[in-house]
Amino acid sequence: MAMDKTFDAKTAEARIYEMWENAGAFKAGANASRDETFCIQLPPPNVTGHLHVGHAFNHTLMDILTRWKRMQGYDTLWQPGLDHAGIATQLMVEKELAATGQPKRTELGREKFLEKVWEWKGDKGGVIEQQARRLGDSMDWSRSAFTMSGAESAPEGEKPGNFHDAVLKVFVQMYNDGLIYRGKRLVNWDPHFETAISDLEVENIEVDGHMWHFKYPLAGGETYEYVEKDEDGNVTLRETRDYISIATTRPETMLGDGAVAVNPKDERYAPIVGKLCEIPVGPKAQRRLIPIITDPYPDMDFGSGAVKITGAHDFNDYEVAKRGNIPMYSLMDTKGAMRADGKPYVEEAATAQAIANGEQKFDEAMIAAMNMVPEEYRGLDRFEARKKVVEDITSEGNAIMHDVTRTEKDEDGNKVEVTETVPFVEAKKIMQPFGDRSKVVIEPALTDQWFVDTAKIVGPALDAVREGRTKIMPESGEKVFYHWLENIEPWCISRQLWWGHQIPVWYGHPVHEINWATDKRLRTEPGANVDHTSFDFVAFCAPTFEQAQEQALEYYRIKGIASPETVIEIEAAPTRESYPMGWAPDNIELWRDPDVLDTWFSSGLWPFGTLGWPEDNDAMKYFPGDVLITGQDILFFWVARMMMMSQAVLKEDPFHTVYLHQLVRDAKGEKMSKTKGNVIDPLDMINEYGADALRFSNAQMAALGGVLKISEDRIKGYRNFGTKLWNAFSFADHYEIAYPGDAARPTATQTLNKWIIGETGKVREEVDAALESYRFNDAANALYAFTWGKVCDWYLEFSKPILQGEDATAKAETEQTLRWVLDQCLILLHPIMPFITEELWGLADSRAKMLVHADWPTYTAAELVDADADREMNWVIDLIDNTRSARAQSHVPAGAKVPLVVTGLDAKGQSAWDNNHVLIQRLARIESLTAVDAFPKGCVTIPMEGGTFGLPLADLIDVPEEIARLEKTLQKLAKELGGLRGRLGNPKFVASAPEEVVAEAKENLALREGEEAQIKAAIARLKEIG
RNA sequence: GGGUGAUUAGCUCAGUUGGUAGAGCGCUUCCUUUACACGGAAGAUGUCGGGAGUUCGAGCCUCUCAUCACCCA
Repeated sequence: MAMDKTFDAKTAEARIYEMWENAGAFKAGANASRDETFCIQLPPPNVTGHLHVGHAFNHTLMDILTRWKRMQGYDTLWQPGLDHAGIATQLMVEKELAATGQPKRTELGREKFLEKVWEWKGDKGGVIEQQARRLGDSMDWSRSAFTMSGAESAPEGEKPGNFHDAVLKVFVQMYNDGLIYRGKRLVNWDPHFETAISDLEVENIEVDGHMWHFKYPLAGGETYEYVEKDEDGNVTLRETRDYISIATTRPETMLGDGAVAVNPKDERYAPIVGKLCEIPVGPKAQRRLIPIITDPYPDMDFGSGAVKITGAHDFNDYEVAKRGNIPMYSLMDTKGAMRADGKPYVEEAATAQAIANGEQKFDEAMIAAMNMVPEEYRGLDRFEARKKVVEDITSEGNAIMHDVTRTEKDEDGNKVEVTETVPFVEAKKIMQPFGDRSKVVIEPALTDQWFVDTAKIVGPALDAVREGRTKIMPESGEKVFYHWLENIEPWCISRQLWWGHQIPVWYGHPVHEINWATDKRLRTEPGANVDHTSFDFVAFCAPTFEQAQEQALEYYRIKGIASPETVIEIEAAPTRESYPMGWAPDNIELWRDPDVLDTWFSSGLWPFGTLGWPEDNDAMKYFPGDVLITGQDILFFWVARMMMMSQAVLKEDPFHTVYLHQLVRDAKGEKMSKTKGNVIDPLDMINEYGADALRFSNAQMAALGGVLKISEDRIKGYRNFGTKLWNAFSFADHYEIAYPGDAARPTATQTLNKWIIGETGKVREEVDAALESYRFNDAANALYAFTWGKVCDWYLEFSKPILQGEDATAKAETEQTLRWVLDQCLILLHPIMPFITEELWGLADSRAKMLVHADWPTYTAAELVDADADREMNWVIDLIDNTRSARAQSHVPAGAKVPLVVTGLDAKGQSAWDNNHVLIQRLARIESLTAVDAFPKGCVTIPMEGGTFGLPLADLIDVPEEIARLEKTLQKLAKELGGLRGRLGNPKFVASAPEEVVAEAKENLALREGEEAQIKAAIARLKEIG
């Protein structure tokens, strides 16, 4: 049966994939013939995700390695799975609810909403797993993991799994080890999602902003001499001021100022340090006075050199406020609007003033409860509040003014200059933090959150890289890794979301005093500001309520006298006032922390959570895994955290190699974005050119550390490569070469067969060496050059005369060799191009195994290369190349057969000719060879080692053109000769260069000199007739 | 401001301990010759960003400048 003209990727790929999957070809341990394991953990895509070019790229690399190792007989596992992706998924489901007119999340309530999310996951989640199959990914789908599997909210019938157990176990263990704590800290707050997010989820983007300059009047109308000096100490400005000038980009936060700070070295403000100044906003009667303090933070050269300190709304100010024990007033609610809760401003301001005056003690909780927003601003959005604050300050005359002159036309059309005094507002580029999901401006907010004390667990991860236990590729990644880990900040792991692992902590009222005799009901301290996020409650951390209950009974010291029934779980209250006060032994109420964990906390456990841990599980043999392949953008998000968590929990590194790649860009190197419209969908590429072409293109561009630019032209080129391979089989078909399959390597006697077998040995070594060092591009290029450049261009051409010839022995040997070589191409190409190779493999009469499980060869170049055959075939190729080149440049018609003459042919040359003249004559279109003493007139010269060949073209050649051709060659040669002679003439080179380099140069020189002589002689002859 | 990387053929990029530059695409010419026009044959194009240094020898190592990209403030 004749083969189709080309490989029909569209229908074949689906069929082949199904065949593999049905055969269980990708199952953990499939085809294993040795004990060593090889395991890759897929970076879990979001459950909401779709396959994009970045996935396609790194999946290709992972699949290449997995298929390669599987063929080598390793016990392989490529572990797939999905990430529940807290914010992204919650957002998507909320959008869906809105789009379909269903009740909102908050209307549904937590339980119902989570049902919806699971429902959505069941319907639409995991699309990407189907898409990954299109790429040919050989993951063990039967083991697909999900980071929320086993969660309390999971519905019946949801795939089994215990990731939730792993998460809770780790949380509890780390809590008990003191690695996780709760605290009030300034965190990045996302006003859209109303949750805290980690530093890494914040994108700082430069935007156009403004810098306002305001006067903070000194208390009691005090004045001072304000003096400015230039670099040489000359006075440039001297004036009496009754204010201090403050520059700010965020006027709305002035309401929460706790102090004004100046640099201790700043002489300009030395006279007023320690005095009080007035925040120039809010009701005139309750203007707050705040102290002027010193701190190293203010930069004397920036703005006025004085900085307002708003500890609850700026990260730098927060540090200053902590150092100076300055109160930090929170001004905004969870949506980023000015707070509307708390006491009337008059009362709050009075308390604040008492604090500023040092008359009133304060603590965190007290400050947190105070609302320093005057009534007129309460409830305003933060940006509206900014506008109003600026207007109010300006109208009161506390804005710094300056003169601006502009040109206008008067009534008569004459140009006149108009000078106006206007508020001094600088237009300025400012770095503004945005949520990477919500795209809204992030607000630093003082809230109670859970943190991982990263400083305590970072050590082993750093050591792993420092000591080489974990290798980061490319190496530059290591520097970045050190830099970040050495300066690591606490990791905020609580999120005010619903979709995620709920924090396994229950709170109860603390025992402040016990008086069993008089009061059965013990109360919390009167007036304490408490909420479920406060230290004023006592926390019980346990994986289940039952275990928390045990702890509670212990804590309240009533074990034995009260039964578990008296300790009950209630819902966490929305506000602190809603909690019942105190507790009684017969009614102890516990409520669970409503927050969930950062998604990355669970994905940090991916290397072992997927393998069934903490259950004792056979799959744990795949831990630690081998190599992690992922985008460099999640080095910190994920890679570093997996390393820290694996060490913290299991005291082992999760993998020995981290392969980082860059973002995949379009052909021009630009980021792909929907708005730019330059998004390449890998599925489109697969539909158009087949998965193999896309995969080959991916492998080919995977140079370590390289920029990844995906180009459709390239993919097309590799589709063509697939067709070329296809046609090599079609060639065998055409010559009716038997294809029994799985035949042993023939023992070759024919030079060309010996040669191609040797070349196969070389390429196998190249491919293995490349893959072992993750140089996928080298592996791909070596195979491309071998298959196309060696096998198709030369070997198949060389084989034609034998296949058509009469020598039955030679023919049989060549047929077997050809089949063997083509099979080797299939095996070696399979990890990169699995589909077309499996299809071609199936053309054989019989196969012991599918190609996906074929044995990877181990032969070496040393074993297979026959040096004589190698030399001879290369000589033949050279002669053909040179002859073709001479013909083309002499305009000999491509089809014409011409005679060839030779002079000075030595024994080696003679034998090479004799052995291969049929090939040479066929491929170079030579009629005959005649040995001559001297070339006839008008002969084109082809210099070769072991003899000078010539094409006697007589009148056909254009003498001046031929002379020009030869002189050009001579010029090139002269350049090379110059270099060689220069080097060899330099005594220092001969003395200091390695011997083999010198020997090589000498040999090269002799060769080139011979060529030069031949060409010079040829030019001389031509000149005779010219 | 700090860090990392890049700068090589018209384009996109390789180039592994320093030994005298390659691939794919594109381009030019020729060829529909019995595997393949998703093909074959031939060909052109580079002071390897600028400058300096180390070395017998530098695309590669060192310094410096320029431009660009990304990450972190």
